[in-house]
Amino acid sequence: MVRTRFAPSPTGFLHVGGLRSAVYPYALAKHSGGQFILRIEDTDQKRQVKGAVASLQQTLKVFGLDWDELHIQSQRVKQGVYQKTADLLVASGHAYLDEGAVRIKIPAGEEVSYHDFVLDKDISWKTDILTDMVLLKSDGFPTYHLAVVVDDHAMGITHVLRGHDWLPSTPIHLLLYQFLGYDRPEIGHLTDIMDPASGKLSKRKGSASVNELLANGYLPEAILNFVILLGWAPKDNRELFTLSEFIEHIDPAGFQKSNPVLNKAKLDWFNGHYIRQKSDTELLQLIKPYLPEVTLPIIPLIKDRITTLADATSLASFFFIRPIPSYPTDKSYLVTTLEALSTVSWSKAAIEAALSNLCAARGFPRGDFFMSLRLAICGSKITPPLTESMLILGKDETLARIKL
RNA sequence: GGCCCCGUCGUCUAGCGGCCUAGGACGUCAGGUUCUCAUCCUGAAAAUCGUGGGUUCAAAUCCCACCGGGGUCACCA
Repeated sequence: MVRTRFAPSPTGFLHVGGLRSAVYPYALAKHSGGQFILRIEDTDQKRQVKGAVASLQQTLKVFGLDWDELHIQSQRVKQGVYQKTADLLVASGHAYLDEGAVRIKIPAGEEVSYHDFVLDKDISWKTDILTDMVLLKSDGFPTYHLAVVVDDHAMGITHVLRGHDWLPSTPIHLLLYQFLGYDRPEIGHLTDIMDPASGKLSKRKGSASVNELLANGYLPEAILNFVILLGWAPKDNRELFTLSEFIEHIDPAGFQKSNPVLNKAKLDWFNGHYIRQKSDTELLQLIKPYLPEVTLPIIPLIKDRITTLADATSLASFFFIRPIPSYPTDKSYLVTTLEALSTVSWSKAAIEAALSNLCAARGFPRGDFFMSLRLAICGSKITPPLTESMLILGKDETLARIKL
């Protein structure tokens, strides 16, 4: 039975890298019908951020990453699990009390190694390069090193999937498994996501905040698909994955070994794609937070034209702004248009026929003609299709806008 | 600096010794559809596979060195 975990420290909000650190183990566990555990690593009392745990849980749920078990390390501290293990280590001579803290006693002249299932490689260290790290702090809380080993063992974790930044401290954990006589889980380290601008890790970058992306009108399925492909790839180069499709297709052989750069343009493409997958009624509800007045007939007009939900605001606001900002337009077209339209019954076919006939009769260049009409009615050079927009606005409002 | 990881089009990647004159996707450019913009369709440019040595009849694929990038060296995770 595969059991994996996502073990964030509640020091901030979920970022793109964190989301990926959650989806991969989630999919790995669910691929074989196993369990996914959420473990809150809140052992540093100084770095607690209020509301971070609730935010994290809420965000995971948005993406459908439901956990089978929830464990909070600070609560386990009260149960004395870490203290007990530290005592055991001291008693067996593998750790010692140092000014109120407990440090691991690193053996000299040994070598530790493991096989990384992401890198697909044996990695080893000489113990001489290691130092006697603190395992239990003087405040009674464990450091990460003690806590992971104790908890992964206690919770029956079979596959540890974590960030690359943990690789250098793996030998400490290896030693602990050995001292405690625990079975070792499979261990794999994920690549770090790089920022295209700074070249540095995307961690703690505002632009990589998942909540911010969500607020800016990115769909969960788009963000998820984007993140899935940022460090993992299938053999057949398939691009589109829903969470359940990813669960079905995930294969550790597809994990990447080199650090990917976060490519926002690809995220935009995914988002546009998933927006177009939505039904008009679904999209209506999704757009409402950004444009409360929006109505169902408007949706098909903007669906192909937005890359984020927020784009609906700039594209469709003209429907509701009265009067619209005046734009310099060619009045000569508008006067005759007003006449031609005033007698027309308000249907798509009739409007189009009237406008076409007008252009033909007067010899108006169609491009110029429609653009000046567009400017008068929508107040922008970039708009949804004109005729459909006129239908939605209604005859009175349309003629009023042309008259101005 | 020590230790560790990594290195294929601008970006994400396929590739596991011959099928590679290196494939796909995003982006870019060109054309088509069209009242704008987009969507959609078609096509193009784009990696001497970081560099230099080997091994082999044959290397992007194996080995070595170098260079480059990243991570980590806390009573933070």
